[in-house]
Amino acid sequence: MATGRTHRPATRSRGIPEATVARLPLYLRALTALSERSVPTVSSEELATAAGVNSAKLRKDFSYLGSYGTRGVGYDVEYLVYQISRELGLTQDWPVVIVGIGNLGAALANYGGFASRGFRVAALIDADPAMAGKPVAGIAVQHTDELEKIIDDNGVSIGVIATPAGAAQQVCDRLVAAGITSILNFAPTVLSVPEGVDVRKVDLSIELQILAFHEQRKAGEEATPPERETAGTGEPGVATTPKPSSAASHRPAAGGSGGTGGHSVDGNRQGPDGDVPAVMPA
Amino acid sequence: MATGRTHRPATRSRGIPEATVARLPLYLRALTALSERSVPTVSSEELATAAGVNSAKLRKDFSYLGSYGTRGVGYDVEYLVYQISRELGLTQDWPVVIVGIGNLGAALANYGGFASRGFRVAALIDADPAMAGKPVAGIAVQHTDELEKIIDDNGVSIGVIATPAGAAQQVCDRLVAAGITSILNFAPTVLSVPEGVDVRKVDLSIELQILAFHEQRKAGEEATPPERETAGTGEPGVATTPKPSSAASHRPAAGGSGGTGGHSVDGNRQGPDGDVPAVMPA
DNA sequence: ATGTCTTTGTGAACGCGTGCACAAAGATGG
DNA sequence: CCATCTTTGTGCACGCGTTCACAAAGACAT
Repeated sequence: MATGRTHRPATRSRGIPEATVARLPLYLRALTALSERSVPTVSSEELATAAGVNSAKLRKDFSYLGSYGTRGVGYDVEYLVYQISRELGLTQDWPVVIVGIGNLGAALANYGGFASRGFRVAALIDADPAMAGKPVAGIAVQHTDELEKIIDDNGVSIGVIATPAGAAQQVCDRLVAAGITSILNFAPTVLSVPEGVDVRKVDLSIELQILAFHEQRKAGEEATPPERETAGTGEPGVATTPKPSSAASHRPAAGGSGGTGGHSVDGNRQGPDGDVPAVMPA
Repeated sequence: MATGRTHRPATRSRGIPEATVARLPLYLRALTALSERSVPTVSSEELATAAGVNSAKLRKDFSYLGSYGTRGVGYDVEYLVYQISRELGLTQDWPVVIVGIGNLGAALANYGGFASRGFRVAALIDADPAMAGKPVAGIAVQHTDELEKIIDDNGVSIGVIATPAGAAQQVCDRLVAAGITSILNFAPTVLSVPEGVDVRKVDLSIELQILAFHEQRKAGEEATPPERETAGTGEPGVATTPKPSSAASHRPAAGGSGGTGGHSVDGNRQGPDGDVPAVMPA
């Protein structure tokens, strides 16, 4: 899940579906592990298990790349590693720049997973003049002023944004203007980019929120008869929470919002609407 | 994209589609921004733009939550903020533990986006005895030995794994055994967990690889007649890369394969396999 | 060579997610 | 009270992705 952007025909021209592309790195990792153990071949079943997917899906994915397997035997590990690497464009070296050398940026700079996959940190860039020259992960941080020059000199086409949300769009614009066509965004903002530029985003807080949603659901299900009738609009107990009567106050009583705070939070399940008060205008 | 795990009926029981759940945090963020600017209402169109999605999609998403809008007017910002927060389970406080306080773990601990969304870092855990007691982001790191006790004492149900790949599964098992039911995994490994435990993964290197794929495609398209006939198996220049002749060497002839090597390698496109050496064992 | 056994590659069905387009709801003005 | 205008909520169709299930391909033994 990335590129919150509109939508894109993506891989339309060449056959490979986006979903498959997203899994190739997974297969590659599993294959690399096998390769290191000198395992000559793997069946789709084994590899699928290692990659955490369904074997049928894996075979279909590979079928988009071509017929690289041998019936009755499986896939040649080394060969497949190469084919996937080539498909992903990992047989060449990709210089990347990381902009925003805070905690996260520094962590990324130190992350070993990049180098091992053909990605080379060409430069670290930060807006803070005090950071300039300071070495992080063995590389001297450079000032934002140099951004365009750095990108141009190194032929960088992939940029990583690890700045605060407020600076992200601005940095993004400069990166794009400088020739970057792929961006990995860690800032919690929606970036708008021109046609032809790919953006993938990684948002830690969003991931946690999604987990929280499921966590809440799990907790709720224990307390409620498992398969509750799928009531039309509302959910089991919530029923008709009165919507703000339009024109009225655009300001639900935030005061008591401490919310579920004190009390047991009824078993767990979000009270049928017992805790609406927290927000609903009284 | 997360939970590489098999697959899950997910939200089946209660109506909300997984894809919608994944977008709720996005809407919430946009709404929070509006709220801070004291904007009373928004139309689906405006909000959709702010969140970087299609307005029809947004309306449909909201329709799963109930009818919270007013025709002719739009949505009440504050009210919607509350409804989505409640739906995501953010009206309650979620204590989380971060295991593996290396560069990334420390960055996560310092990340402000958590606290602002109802997530509280309950503890930082690391296997290195030398780390124990050291304060990171204002919290003293505790040793792995305490893991079970920490989780139990604080009623933690969400765990973040930021350890090296090798330790991830082991840590995961302990977390699960201790009662954790949601895991956010930053380690580049497929975690296997029992039924009922949710895992979402964030893999930096995978994201970059996906970008590299598209980047390569873009570069290739410039050099090739845009809409190349979708030739069956291979792609434009690659044609029939000889597969390992089964029983034979499980080791594609890397040497001679330089094959197409010499010639132009069409512009930018990854040479048909001209640069095999990079990956293939010589 | 022939038969058996394993595993791939894929046709086809299904289900989810997306986007269109429009009717219904409600606000607003006269 | 009625007309008009805005914006929601959703039925419907379409396309992508997943899964099943099986025929074909090839290895291997006899």
